[in-house]
Amino acid sequence: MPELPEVETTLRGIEPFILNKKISCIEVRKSKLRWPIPSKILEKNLLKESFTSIHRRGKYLILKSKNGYLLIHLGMSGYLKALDYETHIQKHDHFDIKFEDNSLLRFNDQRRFGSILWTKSPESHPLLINLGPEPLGNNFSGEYLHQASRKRQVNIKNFIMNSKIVVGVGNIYANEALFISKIKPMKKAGTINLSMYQDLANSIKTILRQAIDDGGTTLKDFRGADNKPGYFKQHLQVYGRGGEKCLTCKSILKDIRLSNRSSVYCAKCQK
DNA sequence: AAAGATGCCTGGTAGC
DNA sequence: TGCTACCAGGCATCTT
Repeated sequence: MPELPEVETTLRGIEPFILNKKISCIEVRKSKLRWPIPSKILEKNLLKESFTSIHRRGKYLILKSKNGYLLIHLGMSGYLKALDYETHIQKHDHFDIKFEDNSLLRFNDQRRFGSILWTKSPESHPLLINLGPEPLGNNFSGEYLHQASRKRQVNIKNFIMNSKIVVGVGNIYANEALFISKIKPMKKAGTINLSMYQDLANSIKTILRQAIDDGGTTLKDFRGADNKPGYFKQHLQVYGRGGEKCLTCKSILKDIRLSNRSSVYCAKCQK
């Protein structure tokens, strides 16, 4: 499941290959993603135009063109490939944008939870307008989390996974960040003090930056046949390790479910 | 009204 | 071999 670091890696990977190239063809092989791909609108607005810049907001990629913006969300299993030439279609290759030089941007999504949308103004788009701050931005801090969590009954793990609070913290990094900052995932958000929130905010920033840095290694070969940026499972200390030993204290890691999401933690290290 | 809980979408995989 | 259960992110919808 692409998390924020994978989306950022994807952005950096495709950026050199898609900007300022005239779009010659849009091909939709499977329209039915989370929402239908608006094929007609894309053709009307993008053909003969080009992307002039690309940004990320949370896990959304925003590709700017003269007439508006293409919004791409990778969902759980989506990825983008920048291809030199038209290559044969692989399973779940649902969508192509072809450029005049015969290069391609291709979207593959096995589970089809991703989305390809069009908007004239991303800042007022319903999917983006209520998003919280970027975790790597200056508006995200321990002070912010502390202030936003007062009187909240929800557990801290769901709190930081709530995109209205902060974007881009998925299940993997929520588990990891709580372990690093020694906070139990089920602790109520409203009961956590400022100092703990400062630790937590720092942990989130550190782990996301680290994953983005690691993703950089996949970038040099981004253009090619199989360019799924790898998922950065290299430093995971708790996610997927339920029943195994805590790397700090050797006690057995617990694996519980919070709001139907697996949550792994160390009962001894996390308070 | 705002916060929290639940359901849904899909397809690969594990278990039997 | 075929089936059922499970899992994942995040939005929609329901309940409190």
